[in-house]
Amino acid sequence: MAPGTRDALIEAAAHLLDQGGVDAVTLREVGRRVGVSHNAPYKHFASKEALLAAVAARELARRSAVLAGASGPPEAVLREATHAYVEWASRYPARFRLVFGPWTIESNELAAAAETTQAALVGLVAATQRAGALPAGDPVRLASLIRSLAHGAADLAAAGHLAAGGKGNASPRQLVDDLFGYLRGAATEPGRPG
Amino acid sequence: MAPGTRDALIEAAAHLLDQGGVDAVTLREVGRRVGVSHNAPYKHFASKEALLAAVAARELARRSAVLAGASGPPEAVLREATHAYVEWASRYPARFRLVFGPWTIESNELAAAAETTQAALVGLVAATQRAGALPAGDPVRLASLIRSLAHGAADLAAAGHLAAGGKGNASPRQLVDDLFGYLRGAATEPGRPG
DNA sequence: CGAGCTAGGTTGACGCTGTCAACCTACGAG
DNA sequence: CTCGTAGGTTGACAGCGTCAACCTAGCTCG
Repeated sequence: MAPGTRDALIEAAAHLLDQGGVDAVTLREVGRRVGVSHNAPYKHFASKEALLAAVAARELARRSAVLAGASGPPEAVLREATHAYVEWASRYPARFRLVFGPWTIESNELAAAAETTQAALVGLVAATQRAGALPAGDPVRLASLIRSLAHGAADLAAAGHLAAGGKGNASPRQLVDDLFGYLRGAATEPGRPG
Repeated sequence: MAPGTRDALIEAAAHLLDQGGVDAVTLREVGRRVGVSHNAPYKHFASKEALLAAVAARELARRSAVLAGASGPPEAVLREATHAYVEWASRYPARFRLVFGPWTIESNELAAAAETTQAALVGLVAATQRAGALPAGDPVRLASLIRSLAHGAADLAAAGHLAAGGKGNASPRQLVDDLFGYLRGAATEPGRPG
């Protein structure tokens, strides 16, 4: 397919986002980068927020595709996916923050991508439970637990609140592995929480 | 102490933040609310971001004070503090997001408040470990694990990515309790991760 | 073939914003 | 008495998101 102005706008916005954070994304600058006038973006997006939502949806869809393309034993795939999640957040913190940002419009595209990702994760958790590598219980709840930990560790690291240096080393990757360790331990135990 | 313009500015900024998110916080509007000119804030803060940093620091300091004022068995205090964390995020999502926002300036005030909170949490975790209610290991790392889960669950919930309704119920509070359940199970076990 | 609709682009304008510069005034210290 | 300073003012500037009006190529349809 031809490049298309719309895709070029999204691409330019993503680039600006990576370079200078969400505040650096300006409709006028995006237009300049693409080589169109300061109002051309309005022919493709209803507002600045709609352009940002398109960027977020593209990002989420890509990550969802990566997750869907993985194969192998579910426990390994799950762990890999979680590691990939925190690495993605570390490499592109602005995109990560954008995806979970405070949206005031509702983007069907974005919501659909989010649901797809969530469903894939829940399926993976359920398969891992069947393989005996995770404790029993509601897979949605367990998936939420894992995702919350990965998300929180990634976000705190991005905010500089995770003191990753020195003796008390606690990188997001290590925290993810710690959680999986505790969960694997609980999987071979009779007792389980609430 | 007299109200003071500076405190009034911080208060007005916090109010705007709660009402309309960080984008609603405008130096000019803050000035209007306080009844001063649009440039008066610059006599107290070097920039808009500095005012926001002051709001964030005040918020963090308050939360840290609450944590420091608690008393009782360490396990209960720790659990209460974690619950309070997610409830705070739920009640004041904009303040929560602000505190962990993408700062481009460094605020000593903010950094100090963050360190105080972190230190208090680590101490609480260590005491709970000594009480046998948490598995052994580096308390900094374990504190980071707990905090990451609480933070991630709160942030995902604020972003609407936690599908809290229906059967697959997974509120931040429940996820926190789930994690403590798994950790308590691991505390009475020989095997530990990492 | 010609008429007209539409997608996609343009320029120009509006009000609002953060920030800078200059000026003013009360007041405590020397 | 003088004067520096803290805290306030007005005015200006460029950049922003957005709206309105206009233009043009290309397609559809009578």
